[in-house]
Amino acid sequence: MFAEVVVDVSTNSLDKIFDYECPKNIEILLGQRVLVPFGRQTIEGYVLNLKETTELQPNQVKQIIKPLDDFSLILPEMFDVIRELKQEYKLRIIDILHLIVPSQIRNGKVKQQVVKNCFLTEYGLENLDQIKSNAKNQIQACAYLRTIPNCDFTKLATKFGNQTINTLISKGYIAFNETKSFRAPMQDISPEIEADLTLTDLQQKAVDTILSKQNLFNLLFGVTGSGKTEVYMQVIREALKNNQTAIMLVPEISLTPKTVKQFRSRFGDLVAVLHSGLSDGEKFDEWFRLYNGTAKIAVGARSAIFAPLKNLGAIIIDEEHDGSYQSESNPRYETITVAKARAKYNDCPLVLGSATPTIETFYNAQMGNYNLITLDKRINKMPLPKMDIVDMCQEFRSGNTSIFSGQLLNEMSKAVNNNEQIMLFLNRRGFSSYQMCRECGYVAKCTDCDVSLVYHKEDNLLKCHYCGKKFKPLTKCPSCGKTTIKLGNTGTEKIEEELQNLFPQTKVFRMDNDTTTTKSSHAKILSEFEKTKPAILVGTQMIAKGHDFPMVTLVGLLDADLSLFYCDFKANEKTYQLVTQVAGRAGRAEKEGKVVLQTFFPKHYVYNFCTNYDYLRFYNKEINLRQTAQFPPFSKIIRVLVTAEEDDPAKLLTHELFLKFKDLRVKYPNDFIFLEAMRSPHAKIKRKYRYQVLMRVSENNEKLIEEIFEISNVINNKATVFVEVNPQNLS
DNA sequence: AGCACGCCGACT
DNA sequence: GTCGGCGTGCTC
Repeated sequence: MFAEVVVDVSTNSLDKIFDYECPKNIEILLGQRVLVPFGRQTIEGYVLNLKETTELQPNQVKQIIKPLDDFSLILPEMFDVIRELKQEYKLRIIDILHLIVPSQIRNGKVKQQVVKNCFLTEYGLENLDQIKSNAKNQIQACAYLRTIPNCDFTKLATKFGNQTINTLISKGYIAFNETKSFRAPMQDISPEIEADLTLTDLQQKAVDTILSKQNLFNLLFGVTGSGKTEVYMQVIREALKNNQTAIMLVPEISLTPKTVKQFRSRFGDLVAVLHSGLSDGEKFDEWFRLYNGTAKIAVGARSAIFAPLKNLGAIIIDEEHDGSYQSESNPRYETITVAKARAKYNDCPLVLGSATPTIETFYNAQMGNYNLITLDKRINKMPLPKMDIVDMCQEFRSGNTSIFSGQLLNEMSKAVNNNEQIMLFLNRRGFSSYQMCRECGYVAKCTDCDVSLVYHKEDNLLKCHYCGKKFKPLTKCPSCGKTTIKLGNTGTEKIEEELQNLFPQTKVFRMDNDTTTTKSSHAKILSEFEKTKPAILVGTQMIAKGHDFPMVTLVGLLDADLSLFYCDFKANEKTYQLVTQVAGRAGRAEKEGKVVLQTFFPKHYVYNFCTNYDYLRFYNKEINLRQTAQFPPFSKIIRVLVTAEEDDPAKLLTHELFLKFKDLRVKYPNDFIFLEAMRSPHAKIKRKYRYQVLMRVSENNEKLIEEIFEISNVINNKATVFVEVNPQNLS
């Protein structure tokens, strides 16, 4: 018997399959982790296939040393997933396996526990009366074992004493056999189980459509508060009834104790939660509960799509448009690709839910690739909060240079006086406050990265948000020598300060990357805020998602535009999603909510559509633009990034690659929409110089993409090349 | 990735 | 004469 093995070394040159002979005496399983001799070293590998013969000469084949676990780590359906991810993102097989196999197993952090299962021997049974009458513990232990024939050693030892049991073993009364097992997963007190809610007609229809599987892929398009979650739960309920399992994905940021509790109070211990906050042991326990079938529902963020569940009956991706479903660091992949592969393998429905689907998803629905299910009624029949657009240019002209418009201030005082809660939102770039010279326009930049430094008042330092390097604030301009240094944009920190001055009686909370260094501080701020009235919460993106604060009646978007002029074709889409999401925070209870949206471009169509909650018209406008300009989903964007310690080698290699791509354009004249080489927008990050070639190519020419990857696979000891299809950002 | 082989410069 | 620099090539 021979095994096809991938070795656990993450390099391009080793991304291939090696044949090994299986040892004669031990059975090797498909998908098992094995120890193999490799060159002059011994390393780990994974069995991807088993076969009777090999094409290699006998003297070229080495033998597997031993299996490293006594079970397979790769479920059969994962081989489909591996194929799909390799095809779609050209990932190395070993990198994909690292997604599938929990790191706790790979690093040996969680070991299998040896359980000694004790029982009375025949000798013991016959000679029980031989035990000395003063050895009470020994007698009791034997009596105990007679009633319960098999018992774990540690349990016996705690009951009757370590010594007692060991003596009985050495005397031959008791024997044990060893089995490997995993630590018993933490069994918290089961939550109180709540009954399923009664569905509205619309919800019921949604559930029925999903379960009918007329199309495996479904887009559940529903406004905030339309009861999508209940639809998910009842689809999962149906899967459980058929003795199937389910995966429920939520965005990283909304994977809060509250979400978890919601699922556990419906499905109890059948729910396993997978997220980064768990300890190694806990993470492994949850993984294994899913693996062995004790738990049947995996709730988690992106990585939970790899949950080791067999016989899937439903895969649900909530808030499908959320950026966290696309991994930003290596290996880069999109959750949906994995989800589709698993749904196909199991013939189970995949549900994508959102109030603001990505343009691509909605396009797929329009094209009939996904089933479109619309929930356009809110369960509580409350109107969506009213959004007011404030023209900040107007404010500026009339002499208000503060970040708060007159209208927002007015609404804020009203809310405070009514003892209500307010959320103020400033997105990422607005959070930056940089130091610049009034005289010559010099802006302080990081020496390692080509980005502006951000001023932090708390520790009076300039910090780089890319590499974390810290600098002393400027006192005079290094460029012109003048002392006309001022602070640029207003950040959350400064807003907090101003609010405190404006509303000295009101408690102000701030939430951003600086105040939430630990997981608990995050939750702490939120729970404090929840309890306080009146109160104002200022924050970045992270307050926009997931959290429901019924007492929030006013939401302010201090500078809605900041994501609009991001040099990215998805800017409009992202702005629309963000505004809708933020608005959804207002007025979740009986009181009607209000949203004040401050912008310098009040006439921009994005604001026009989102203040009316008119996704369809926004989509129509946007998809037309995309089609005209040949952007995704009508094309694929490919980015070839070249980085190097020095500027010249990167520049040179980029140019070299660019020329080759130009030749390729001659070969495929109809498939190139765009091709350009340039310095990366962030020309230097972490001491590395960055150049890139950007391409837009027609959507369905696999061969061309193949060739682009081929060309980019150069070995150069001065510079490294990295290719990405449909990158998330171009910085 | 490792690790060895291999071919050139400055040292006990 | 050798010790050691890192370029190149291979790993079932």
